[in-house]
Amino acid sequence: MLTDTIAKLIEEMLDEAGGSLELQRNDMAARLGCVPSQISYVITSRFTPERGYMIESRRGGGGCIRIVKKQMQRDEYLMHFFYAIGDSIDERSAEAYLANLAGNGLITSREKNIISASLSGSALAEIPIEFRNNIRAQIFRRIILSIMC
Amino acid sequence: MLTDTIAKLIEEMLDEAGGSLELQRNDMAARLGCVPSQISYVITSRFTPERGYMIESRRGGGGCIRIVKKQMQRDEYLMHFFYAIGDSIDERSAEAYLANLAGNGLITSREKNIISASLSGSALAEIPIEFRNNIRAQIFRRIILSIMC
DNA sequence: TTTGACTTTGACTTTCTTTGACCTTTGATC
DNA sequence: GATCAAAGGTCAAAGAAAGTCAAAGTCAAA
Repeated sequence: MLTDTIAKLIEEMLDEAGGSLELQRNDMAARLGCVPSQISYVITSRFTPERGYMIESRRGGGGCIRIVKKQMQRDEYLMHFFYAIGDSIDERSAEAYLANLAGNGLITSREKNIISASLSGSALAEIPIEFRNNIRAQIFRRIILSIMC
Repeated sequence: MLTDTIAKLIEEMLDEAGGSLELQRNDMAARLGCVPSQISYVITSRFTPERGYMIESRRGGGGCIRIVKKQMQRDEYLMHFFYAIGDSIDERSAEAYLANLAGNGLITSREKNIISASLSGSALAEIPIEFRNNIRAQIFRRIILSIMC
């Protein structure tokens, strides 16, 4: 799939460049043989703040897209999650957050699996649908707190 | 029966692939001459977490279904817990089990804290009291399964 | 004979991807 | 400053999967 190819490429470039990177959309699209908006799509769908990336861009001649992989201090980072979770979160967002936490080494992949299990739709299946996201958020926030200590 | 045929096929493929497998639903349905939702049915009815499988999937272009089989020879001990938990458990018993798991080195103390947080009364406070122990059991069992990788 | 658990099917929904037409911003040049 | 070309941005339509759900079928047990 095109999207995956592009995403992988960008990640590699980011790693090589040490976490921060400027690319030209048209340029990249031409090299990969796709339409420029595909690059935009990949960036907005894969390099989101939720996954720990910051995006800036400049139009016009010599314009470019800047991608930065954020790293925060541990507790600051966890606090950020705590607030981001809020009092309701769906399973997909929770997974994205978890991937982020694991990617940044704040939890092990085993811990990720444990947390993922405890927030999964199937674990919470018996909770009426209209409360499920609230409970999930509640549990997730407790877990975040437990990691901070 | 169709379901059995499909299930058997998937198991074979899993074995060949060493326990982890990605398949395309439409593709498989076409090869077997059945409707795609039949594949879904087989997977949800036979490859459940209770039987030691984990399922993930992605829709859209290039989408697929990922099936992972957990080998549980290693830890019959965990199975014991799985059954002991049953479908209802109060916070104190859960804590006792956790202490036991940690004492036997099956989970780290950090993991114990995470799990404890997710099963705590305060995490589950919004769940009506009459369901709380059921949900707690449900979550706990999922977690146990997730550890058995 | 009825019931209930399990299967099979297909219509409809949701999610993700790909593409292209059109819009806005920016820097350079006159 | 006005104009223009060179970026990137936006959005909607079409396409490509997988998910959901309810109706209908099957079959064995009570």
